[in-house]
Amino acid sequence: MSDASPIPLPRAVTEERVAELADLFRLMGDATRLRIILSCLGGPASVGEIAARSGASASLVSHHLRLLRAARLVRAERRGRQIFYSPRDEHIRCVIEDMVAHVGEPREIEEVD
Amino acid sequence: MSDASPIPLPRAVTEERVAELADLFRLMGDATRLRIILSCLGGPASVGEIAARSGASASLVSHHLRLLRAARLVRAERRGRQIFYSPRDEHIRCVIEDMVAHVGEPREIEEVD
DNA sequence: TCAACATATGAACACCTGTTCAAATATGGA
DNA sequence: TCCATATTTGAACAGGTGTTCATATGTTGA
Repeated sequence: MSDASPIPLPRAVTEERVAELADLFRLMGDATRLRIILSCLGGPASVGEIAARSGASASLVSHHLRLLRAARLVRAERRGRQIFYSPRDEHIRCVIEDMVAHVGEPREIEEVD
Repeated sequence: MSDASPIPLPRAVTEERVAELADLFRLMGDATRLRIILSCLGGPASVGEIAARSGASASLVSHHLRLLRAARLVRAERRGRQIFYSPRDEHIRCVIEDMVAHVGEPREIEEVD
């Protein structure tokens, strides 16, 4: 509306990366998918194991793993007739740890209104 | 591989916290909301400033800010007739930085299939 | 080859959510 | 008071999405 500032966003995050970042956050923003990620965060886990740990059906887990793999959040590795999934890199763990730290922050009193 | 790496995180994430974490990630998983967060990441910004920086209407920004405030991702502070929003704590910045680092990871070759 | 297991796929459904528009509320100054 | 600015709110629509079920694909061992 009023004054338009020339430099919109923090320089590290370009506008084209915003969509990419949002996609990744959105994928982690579903409880089932987050459980799936957590289920293989400690090391490679098969679809069956992930399904058992997360409490979701193998079919649903497979659907979600496809999205997670396409977004490069997890990697797949075949061993025999099972396929083991694991986090793509260590940053996913950091992201989760930071968010855990956030929810652990002491709750302040609302100031406005 | 099956290297026995210790399990650092999953134990800390209880089932009841999964839903809470997913809610936060889901809020950051929308491009408009992520731009809003980025717009006030550098310090308190009014709704009008955020709208100008993010390119969204004041109405839409207000709608999203309500969600972000309810989820304790941002805080609100009134100054005169404007209301300034800023990130609730520093962890949000860390989460974003980690995710930026993730997308910056070199892309490996797909192994399976 | 066959059977048994493991995972993937497609369609269909119900549900949710982001956006717009119009109107309302609130604050500060003349 | 009245007016202009700033932010909020509600309703309504369009589009997206998670889930289930049934089926298909692929792998191992006999």
